Amino acid sequence: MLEKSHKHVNCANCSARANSLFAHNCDHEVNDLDGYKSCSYFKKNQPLFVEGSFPRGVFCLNEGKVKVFTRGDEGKEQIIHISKPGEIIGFRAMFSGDSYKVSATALEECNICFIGKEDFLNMIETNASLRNGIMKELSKELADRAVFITNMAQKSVRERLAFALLLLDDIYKDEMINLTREDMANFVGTATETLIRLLKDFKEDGLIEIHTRKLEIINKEKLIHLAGAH
Amino acid sequence: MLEKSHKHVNCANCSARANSLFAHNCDHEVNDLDGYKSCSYFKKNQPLFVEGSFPRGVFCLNEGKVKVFTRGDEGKEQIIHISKPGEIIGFRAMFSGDSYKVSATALEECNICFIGKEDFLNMIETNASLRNGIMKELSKELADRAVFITNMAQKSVRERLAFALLLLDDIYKDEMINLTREDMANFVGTATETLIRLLKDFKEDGLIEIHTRKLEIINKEKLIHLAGAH
DNA sequence: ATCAAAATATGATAATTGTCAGCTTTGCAC
DNA sequence: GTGCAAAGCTGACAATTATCATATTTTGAT
Repeated sequence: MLEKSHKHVNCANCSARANSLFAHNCDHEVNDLDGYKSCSYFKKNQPLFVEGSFPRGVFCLNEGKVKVFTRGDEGKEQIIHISKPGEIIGFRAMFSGDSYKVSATALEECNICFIGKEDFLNMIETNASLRNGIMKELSKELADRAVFITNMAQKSVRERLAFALLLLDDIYKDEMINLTREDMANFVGTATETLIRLLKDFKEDGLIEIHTRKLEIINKEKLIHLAGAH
Repeated sequence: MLEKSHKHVNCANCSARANSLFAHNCDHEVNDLDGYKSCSYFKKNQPLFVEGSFPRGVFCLNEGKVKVFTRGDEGKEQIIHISKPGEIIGFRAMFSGDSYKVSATALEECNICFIGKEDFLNMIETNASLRNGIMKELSKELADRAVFITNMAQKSVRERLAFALLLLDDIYKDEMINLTREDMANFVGTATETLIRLLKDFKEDGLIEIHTRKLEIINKEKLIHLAGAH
């Protein structure tokens, strides 16, 4: 159980910062950052921001997981990305000058820091290495999304599920994958019923173990093979 | 028929520059740009760059159309984007420090300028407004790709084709849409046969007119309706 | 501990779409 | 203009996946 108070997490000792874009800032920059930001606790299913609203700053995930998604014409969610600690969420909208084109919601209890738009843009303007890190990140995500599109267009649901499980394994690291079947279906891009049936198949084939909601990956090699060419 | 010589197109009088990221550069910047770049003629199907190779600079499309695509596990192309005059192609790979994750190929005869990596990165570093334009563009494309992913995951092929035709109508403006059926299928994310059948349906429903390879949009309103919720 | 709501699971069925095979048309080189 | 390869088209069929209906299990609040 996370601390529910809005206790200030110190950037200097923040464990999530190590693998974040702020990893290589020098001491006084980290101190500045610490002054700019505020910390909050988000409960499960609490939105960080919603598609269509206007951004006031960026979110820095300290603990927990966040889903980033759009809604299709019928309102069905399509999960585009799942953020883990260290990630900055919502910085694309900082540059576009436009409203959010995606929504972000806490998948579990989270500690999240917030940096106001002014402060963030000021940092970007003055700190070239941070800026380059951001540009690199934007480029990397663009490439990831090209792969995502290709998978959606060319792979079967079965292959996409295998691929998604590998991604999730990486996101959940030592923990077990822990998502509702609906969220998982909205990540894979299929109907919840189809997802459930395929998970059963995967279990029968010895690829995964199902512990009610939590999934354990048993045979990663086979999953890799299944996710690729058939 | 385009000029096949490598005649230098002057940035100052470049008609494509008006709706490009270089639109708001001042005179001496445009002159500098002009010094940096070289111009080439690309014939139909000639690649600008190929997935996996390392970038040496960016391409600035002066005339013609270029497809940007990845290949799935079976080698099938997935077209991610179609560039029109004024667009800068391949600048994401400038920042990632990594190899190209997509390929780009001329869809028709093109005039394309090339700016070396050093010069381009130098411009970005020193020209804040150009840099902000680039960051805005990166963000916009990221948002576009989220929509693309959602369409792939949630829309039927029929809806996706309607959506694609509207996009293509915008890209081809006053000209007629002019793509091979295979390229169009690889853009929509379907089999060529399925695409051909659907085009026939659309024609019978009075949505489009087919002039062998060229497509004419007859009823845009209906297409918009078809592309959205059913 | 109990109950209701949400999440998960299963079955039956239909629609969409991909695949394969073969045929026709188009466009380009000679 | 002829011929040939590439592109476009059609038909038959199979497989995948969505949808709807309903049952079961889990979860969380009281």
